[in-house]
Amino acid sequence: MPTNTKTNYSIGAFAKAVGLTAPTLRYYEDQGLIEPHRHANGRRYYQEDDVNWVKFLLHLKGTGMSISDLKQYVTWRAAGDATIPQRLALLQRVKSDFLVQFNEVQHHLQILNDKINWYEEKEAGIMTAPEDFASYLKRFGHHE
Amino acid sequence: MPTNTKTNYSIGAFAKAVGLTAPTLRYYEDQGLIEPHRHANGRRYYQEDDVNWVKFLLHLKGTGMSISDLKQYVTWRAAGDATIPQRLALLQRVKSDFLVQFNEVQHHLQILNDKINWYEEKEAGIMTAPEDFASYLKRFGHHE
DNA sequence: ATATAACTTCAAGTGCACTTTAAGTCAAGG
DNA sequence: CCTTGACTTAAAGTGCACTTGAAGTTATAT
Repeated sequence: MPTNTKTNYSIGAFAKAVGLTAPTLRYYEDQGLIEPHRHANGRRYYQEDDVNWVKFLLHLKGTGMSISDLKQYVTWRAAGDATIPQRLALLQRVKSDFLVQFNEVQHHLQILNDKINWYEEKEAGIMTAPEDFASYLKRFGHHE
Repeated sequence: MPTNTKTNYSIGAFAKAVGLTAPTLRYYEDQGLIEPHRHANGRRYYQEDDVNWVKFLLHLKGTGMSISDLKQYVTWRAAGDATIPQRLALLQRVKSDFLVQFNEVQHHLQILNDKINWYEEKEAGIMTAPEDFASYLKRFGHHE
């Protein structure tokens, strides 16, 4: 006999479990992203499934999806398997946008790294005839 | 004799050159990030150096630096070489924060990719006995 | 000469994603 | 029993990074 312990999280306990605050959870609920159960007295409760769902939402959010993107996704999800093509297309668009940003951000990091190295060499007195950052970049073929 | 063409950009031309709008440039100036020259009549003008400077600022911004971080950097820069240690420390902190975010975001992408693949397999009817996403993730050792 | 496009300042408005406040209800521990 | 903490709603406030508007001046093209 498996222990049938259905965990019923209060909003506060759930907030800790997913790393959000209770107000944020209420806000997400207002936005239609979560639909917790309610006790007879009106208090929300959440279950294990909801933990997974919110964590998944946070992954999507972390790839750049806005609340309204997420809401659209949730709406389609609630409509059933017929909307899988739409959901797939949405996620593919998100991925494509993400990859553009990802490349840009890697370039930004390269420049930041170059600048840090430039300062470190300057500090260490490695630069004999102090070279300006622009020509330092060019030496590595790093542009702009 | 080299053609001594000092380019004097108006704010509009400069905006195009750096990919910002004129109001944004005025905003950055208010924040102390740029200090354009002025014609006798009060109109701003920018030069080639300013293009490089703004592009560099945008790289730093793109690594997650806020306007106020940038302002601090600019203030130290204006104070001369004595502040190189502070600037270096700031950029190292920025890099460190960036790398944390970068790892997180890569994990988010992995989950997004997995979800897309899961939908694609479901769509294509590759999933014989439809597998839920949670166990699909586990098959790849991708957690949460 | 005159229209219109680009510039000037300063203040107010926008969008996003929360966060905080106010006023009240409810549950659990001593 | 009663205090304390957690919960409820609805509305207002916050922070960031711009963006827009208003009112006026100046430069350029016809």
